[in-house]
Amino acid sequence: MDPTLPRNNSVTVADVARMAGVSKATAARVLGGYGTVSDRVRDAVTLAARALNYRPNELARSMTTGRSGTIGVVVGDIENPFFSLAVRGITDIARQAGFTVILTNSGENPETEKAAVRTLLAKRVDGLIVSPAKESDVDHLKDVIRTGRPMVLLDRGSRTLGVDTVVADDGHAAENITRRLIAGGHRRIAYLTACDTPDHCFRAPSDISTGSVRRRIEGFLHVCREAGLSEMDQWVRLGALTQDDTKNIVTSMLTAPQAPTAIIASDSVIGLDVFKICRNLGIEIPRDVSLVSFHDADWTSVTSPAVTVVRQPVYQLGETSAKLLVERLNGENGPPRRIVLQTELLERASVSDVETNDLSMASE
Amino acid sequence: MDPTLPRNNSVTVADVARMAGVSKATAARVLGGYGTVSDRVRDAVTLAARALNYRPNELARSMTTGRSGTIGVVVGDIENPFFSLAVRGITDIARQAGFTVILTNSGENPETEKAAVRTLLAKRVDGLIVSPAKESDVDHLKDVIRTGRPMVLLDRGSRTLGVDTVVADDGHAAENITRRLIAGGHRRIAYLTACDTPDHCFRAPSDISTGSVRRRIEGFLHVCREAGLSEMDQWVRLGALTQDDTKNIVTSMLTAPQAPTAIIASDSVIGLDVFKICRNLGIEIPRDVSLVSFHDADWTSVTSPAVTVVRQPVYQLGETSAKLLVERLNGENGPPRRIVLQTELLERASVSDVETNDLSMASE
DNA sequence: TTGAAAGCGGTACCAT
DNA sequence: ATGGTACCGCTTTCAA
Repeated sequence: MDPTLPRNNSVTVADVARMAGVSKATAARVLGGYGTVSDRVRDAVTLAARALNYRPNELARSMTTGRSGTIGVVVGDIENPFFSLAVRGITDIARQAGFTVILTNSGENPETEKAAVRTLLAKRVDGLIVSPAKESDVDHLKDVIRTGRPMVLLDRGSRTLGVDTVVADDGHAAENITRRLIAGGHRRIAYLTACDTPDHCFRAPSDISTGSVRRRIEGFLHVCREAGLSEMDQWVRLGALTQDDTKNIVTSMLTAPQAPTAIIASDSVIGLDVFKICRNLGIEIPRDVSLVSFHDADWTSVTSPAVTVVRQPVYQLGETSAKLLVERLNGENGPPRRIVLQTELLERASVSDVETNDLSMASE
Repeated sequence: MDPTLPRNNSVTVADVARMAGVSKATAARVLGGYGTVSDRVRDAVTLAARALNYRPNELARSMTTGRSGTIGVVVGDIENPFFSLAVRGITDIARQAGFTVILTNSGENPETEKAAVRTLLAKRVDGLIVSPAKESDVDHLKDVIRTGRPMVLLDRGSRTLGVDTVVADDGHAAENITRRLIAGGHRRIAYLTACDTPDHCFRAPSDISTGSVRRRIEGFLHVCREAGLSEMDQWVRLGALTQDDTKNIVTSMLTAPQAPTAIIASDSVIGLDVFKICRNLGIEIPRDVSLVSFHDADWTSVTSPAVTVVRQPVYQLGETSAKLLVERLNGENGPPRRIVLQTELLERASVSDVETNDLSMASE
């Protein structure tokens, strides 16, 4: 930032007041739409304001009222259709309720997220909607609570924080998928996510700090255990952050002697990458490997084969979180609420039953 | 909005000053990072600030400095991958330069856009990036200029406005596509866009108020004329706003006696819809109809057939507009610049040459 | 109904 | 280097 900006020469209440021949207070009353004013004075002021092309300074207003009329939103990645759709839901509701949205991108990076929250707080947003990158790293969110500003957690919860939360039933969704795959004879099922640990290895769900993904992995492993499959932890693959990462992981899995017969992609971006990689590798879906992806991205129905997906009510996720926040902003004072939106398994053509001549699974 | 919000009880410079045993001015100096302070005092103030958990009030700061450190962005539809990618480019650059982004959605509606701009101006954003819904309707943008705040137009220009503009070479792109199609024997080529006129009929490019689309249509018609094709205006179809609209338009075109042999979709959302509709209608791409879409959306390479697209440097479009704006914010003072980013025709498999037994075209 | 004046939480100028 | 103080543009008592 550079110090040179033509000093603010905008017309103020005082200017309007002077022109209308009334006091600043009176002008402010009609301009701000509060208090009581006579019709004659109102007209005079309105006229003067129009003549001067008066524009209220929302900043100054916020200073005295303590409300800025803005909602701060922190998402992981706007480019991801999941978030852009959710953001659409948020902004629609926000606008309806008279709020403006300040959008920031954390890039799924806790440090960036921390900075974003600080900025938002400094700008005195009235409330926040956050999709925390890591549940383990939420001290900055406690700061938010300390300021007394309402906050809603989107897609990723936090047990300890005690704030309104809107999530999808990721656990159930993962369980459904896994049951479906196991029923189809699959035994080597990979779960692929962008989440990561320092050593890129999965040991326990508690390592996974992104709430929604942790719940899915828990569901996945739970059903596996239920079905008597052991050591499925090895099939949880982390760090599919970029297209290259995904390519490396998927290629090494698929070319290994014990290749998975099914892959679950944790979001539609990864799902698409897997799809492309398989095609480039000459691996046919679902003949050679089955694919299920989270998020019913619009393209998933037009590929060949069409992709079996978990349909998440993403727009509603955004809508609901904004609604909860607006309620708080309007004085709602009850205990923290946790809203779980239903998902649905959309079976299309990317999953097939495993061939019975798969000898390595003869025991089944 | 409701009047009840716990009056702002945050700790201020004065509080910190009191605790550190210095004057408000001195405390402000270290907290604001300006002026000169002795190390001892700096430490004392810093300590007090930490102890009190002081958070600067950016609103108050903005009031006096006249700069808010925010950039206002108005796009047509964040849900559209085109815009979400562009916004990503904007926010990346903005953050780097120390600015926060306020994002608003116009829904391609001039009234909403007008309101958004007014709000942004009232919030005293330092500058704006706008993707005007209609070039014909830009009075509210003149207001922006009048305030002296820099503005950059994204993807859609305006001849009359005289502000920095970043667009893709839509005209050339359309010309390339059209030439390619005509060379392939196509004579009935439909151009499908969400833009609309009151009576949903296309008469002249000047009817089209979305700059990027108008330039494309001009390019399309220009090459058609050049090739001796007349009356191609009839093939410009407007109003593909929702999936239903698109379905109606495409279905009626494709089932008419004189069906188009090629369709150009004005964005990837429409392109995807066309793809789906054809499939549902049992119309095979490219055997029965060729398809070219604007915007190299990530899914376009995985469909069968893969879709031939115009690759637009969307992220760079966002980046560049943000860069131009930041330059202005830093005092750059030259004449308005118009940056045109190159596009590229990515030929994949959704276009085929027209069969020579197409009798209606025997003259060719 | 209207006006005067005291803030809101900073910044910045002018002394000291 | 530090302190005193007048703003920024608006809201909001409190009196008149």
